[in-house]
Amino acid sequence: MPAQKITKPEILGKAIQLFRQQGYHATSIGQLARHCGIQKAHFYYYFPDGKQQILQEVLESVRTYFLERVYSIAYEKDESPVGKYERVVAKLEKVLLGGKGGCLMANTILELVHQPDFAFIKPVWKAYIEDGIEALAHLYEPVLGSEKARQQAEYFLQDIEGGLILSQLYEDNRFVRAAFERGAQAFVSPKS
Amino acid sequence: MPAQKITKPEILGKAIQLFRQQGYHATSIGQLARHCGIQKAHFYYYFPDGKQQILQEVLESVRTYFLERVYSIAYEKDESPVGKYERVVAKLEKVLLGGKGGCLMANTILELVHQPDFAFIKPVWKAYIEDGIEALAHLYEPVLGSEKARQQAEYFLQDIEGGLILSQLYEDNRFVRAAFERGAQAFVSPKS
DNA sequence: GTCTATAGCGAGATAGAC
DNA sequence: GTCTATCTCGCTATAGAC
Repeated sequence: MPAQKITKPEILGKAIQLFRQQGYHATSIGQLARHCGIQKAHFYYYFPDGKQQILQEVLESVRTYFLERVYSIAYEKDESPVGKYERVVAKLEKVLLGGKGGCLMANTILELVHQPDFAFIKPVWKAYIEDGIEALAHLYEPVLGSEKARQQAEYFLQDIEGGLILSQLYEDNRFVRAAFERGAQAFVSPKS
Repeated sequence: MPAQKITKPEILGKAIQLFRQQGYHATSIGQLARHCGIQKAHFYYYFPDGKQQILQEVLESVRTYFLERVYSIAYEKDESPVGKYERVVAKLEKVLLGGKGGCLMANTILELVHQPDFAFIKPVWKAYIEDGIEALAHLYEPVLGSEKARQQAEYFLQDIEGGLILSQLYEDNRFVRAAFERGAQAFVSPKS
């Protein structure tokens, strides 16, 4: 009933945009509030524990998004692994290369992973990576067997995250696309 | 003759440590000064243009270090490409996996590349990447030919940078080591 | 639920004595 | 070349009126 000006999911969406482009420390609560059209102080109504709580909820919502909207594709029935791979990759391309900022998870890992104040975020980062590895390994498993499939899945994510660094620096998506291509090759020419 | 308390190279060394672990925005000039044993205000004697100048000089010194101490190995005479590859990789392992913080260049790219105030840093980042690609391509060239060699070199750097993200998150160097291994494989089993 | 006002702190940066 | 003192600003966060 209460006619809220803006909902929490909407706030989280704006926060994702800003954190993804600018990083955590360079994004102030004031700037966040301006983009949401609310007062700075009103942020503490939605997030009583302050800025760190915003980050945590943002990252959790990103993890959930990938799980439900991207990696879930890998577990659908009645389609070949290769077909599902192509659809997962198409979705990844849209999400990671759309807009500026690449992968919020990777960005925040490199920015914050060695700062003790943010150790409580580690489980979220790890869960996000693990979700991706499991989904890709599930696709590779019929072709490579479970052990090789997991290795290939780890390598796939690593390749994409590295590609995002270069693609953002050079403003050229070919590095990430090359990783997608290498991921597809693993279906047709499994190594030894 | 003037007995300086600390030299500029020493300051840059301390700054590399802190920026590498904590990132740019999370590292304050006060903290930097404390680690150097000098007064905060005295930083403006060495770096009149402030914090951004510190970052610029730090990154330039890192680029020079890699060029002179790491990638120069690739151009030495009288050794096989594979032998030189192994020595380059050994050096990379020491530099990138020693201490905390991974690759300062990659960290700062993801933290700052979309912030207009830091656009002037882009040439330094690109030069650093280009140095690495050229050196590796030089090693792969005899085996792969110049076009494939450059592709493989780009992929090598991308793989390592991605591996650094995962290795730092999981505190497990195997992701980076796997990239080194894949880089070596390219000498023995060139793709098609 | 929404706003204003402001506390309290630490940041980057400057001036000037010695 | 080194240091102290200080300015100014923007940040996170809180209190409390409406």
